[in-house]
Amino acid sequence: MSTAGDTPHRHRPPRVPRGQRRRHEILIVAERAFLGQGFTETTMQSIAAAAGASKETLYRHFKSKDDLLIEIVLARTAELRRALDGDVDSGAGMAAVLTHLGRNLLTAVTTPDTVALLRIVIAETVRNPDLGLSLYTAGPERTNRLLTGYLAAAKSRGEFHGDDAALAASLFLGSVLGNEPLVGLLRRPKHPMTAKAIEARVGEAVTLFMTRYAATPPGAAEAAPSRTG
Amino acid sequence: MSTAGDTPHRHRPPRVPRGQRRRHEILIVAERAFLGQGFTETTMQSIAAAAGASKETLYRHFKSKDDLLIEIVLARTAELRRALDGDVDSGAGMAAVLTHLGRNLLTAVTTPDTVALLRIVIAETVRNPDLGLSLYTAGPERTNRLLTGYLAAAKSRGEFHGDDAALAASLFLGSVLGNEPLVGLLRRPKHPMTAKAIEARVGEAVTLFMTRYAATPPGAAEAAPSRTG
DNA sequence: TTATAACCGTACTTATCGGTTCGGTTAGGG
DNA sequence: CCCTAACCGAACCGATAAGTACGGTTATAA
Repeated sequence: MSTAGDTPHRHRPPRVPRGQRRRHEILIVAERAFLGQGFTETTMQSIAAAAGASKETLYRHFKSKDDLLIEIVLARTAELRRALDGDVDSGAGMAAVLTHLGRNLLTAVTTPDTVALLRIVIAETVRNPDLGLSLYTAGPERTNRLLTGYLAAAKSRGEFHGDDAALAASLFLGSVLGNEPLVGLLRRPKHPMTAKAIEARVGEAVTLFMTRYAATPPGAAEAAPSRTG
Repeated sequence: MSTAGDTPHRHRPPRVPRGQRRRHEILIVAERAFLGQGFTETTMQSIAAAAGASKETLYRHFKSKDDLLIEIVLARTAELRRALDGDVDSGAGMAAVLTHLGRNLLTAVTTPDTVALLRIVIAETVRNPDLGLSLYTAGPERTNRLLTGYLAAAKSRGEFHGDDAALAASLFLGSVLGNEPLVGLLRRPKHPMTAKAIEARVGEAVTLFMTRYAATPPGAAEAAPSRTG
């Protein structure tokens, strides 16, 4: 009889490779499962099945289910960090930089995968505060810091007029995103924003920002700051 | 002799009332538990204990744990709806209305209870999409609609200059809130924003908005809309 | 006073799932 | 060719918690 190649018990899924590669494959499968159905809703058993593996193999590579999640989140945050860094140092004018940054940000925030990951992290932050913290510092906080730094530099170049670069940055980022993050978090799949809608929103947010904070065109009065409460 | 008030078996917690009142008490206790420790982390047993009740009583009043949560969320959203309605029709000037609305909103969003509820709903939205939807329509969407309506009216009064009231409203609300919602969701307790910080942020957001969208002071050029991409 | 319904405490049922163990199998390096 | 480590499948363990059942108790209304 055939020693290998046949179906020892039933039909066997195509043989999978060994070694360290297995680990990465599991990571991929698990991420897809978590993002697609949620963390709690995904069992280790189902991950094993989807990866054509056994639970023992899962636990050989990862200490626990939480550990598996942590690695996925960390990988994504690292990726996020990398993506954000490139956005600000393009040497273009302020409006262009803001537009570019805003577009990327809004696109990212309306991507289903991003939203799904965010939802999971928010939910698991109760049990594991580090998760939320790492995603926060790699995402929103980092973005704020980046833009704040850019604005401070722009100020010294005379491109930006404003007392508080950090506040201005936060205002801009908020105006770009609006409650789009919450939309994804609170409503099921839904069509993500169209590219056109994104463009419109970012454009208006940039205009809003520039109207107040860019160098005032010669001849116009300085932006009126006081509104008597 | 005292017919009641003694301790039949051991010491008994102060006798609790009967009837429909019990239901409301359970609701209160459960809400505190859910908000304080999270939904999954709270057992029906612990709610019963905290309410001085038995599980049977819980299940007499509520079909299931999910049912209990739903009622709590619905009660809160109703409350939210009520609170928001009063904010816009004060008849004051646009800057004042925006300031008032912004302050209330930012305060609400940085309140621990609000954040805790939001976190729960986001987490449970996977299993129960209606929860998220109801909170979304009662909260962010409603706020947007309200402000949009106000701006449209303001436009007809000549107080607001802008093509897209809905977009302007969303931009303002976004700039007021920034990523403050995410801060609460992703980082543990943390001190909520101080009243002073809230005031500063709202003030600047209002100024930003007014600079672009309010009637331009006589003599100044019309706000420059075009930035050649 | 008595019937009834809400109630308490406790124990039980049932189900899920993370994590472990084990016996047999397969791949790949020496 | 064979030894070893990674692997599979399946059974198992332990914990947790939702929901139910039950027997005894107390308030309240008739």
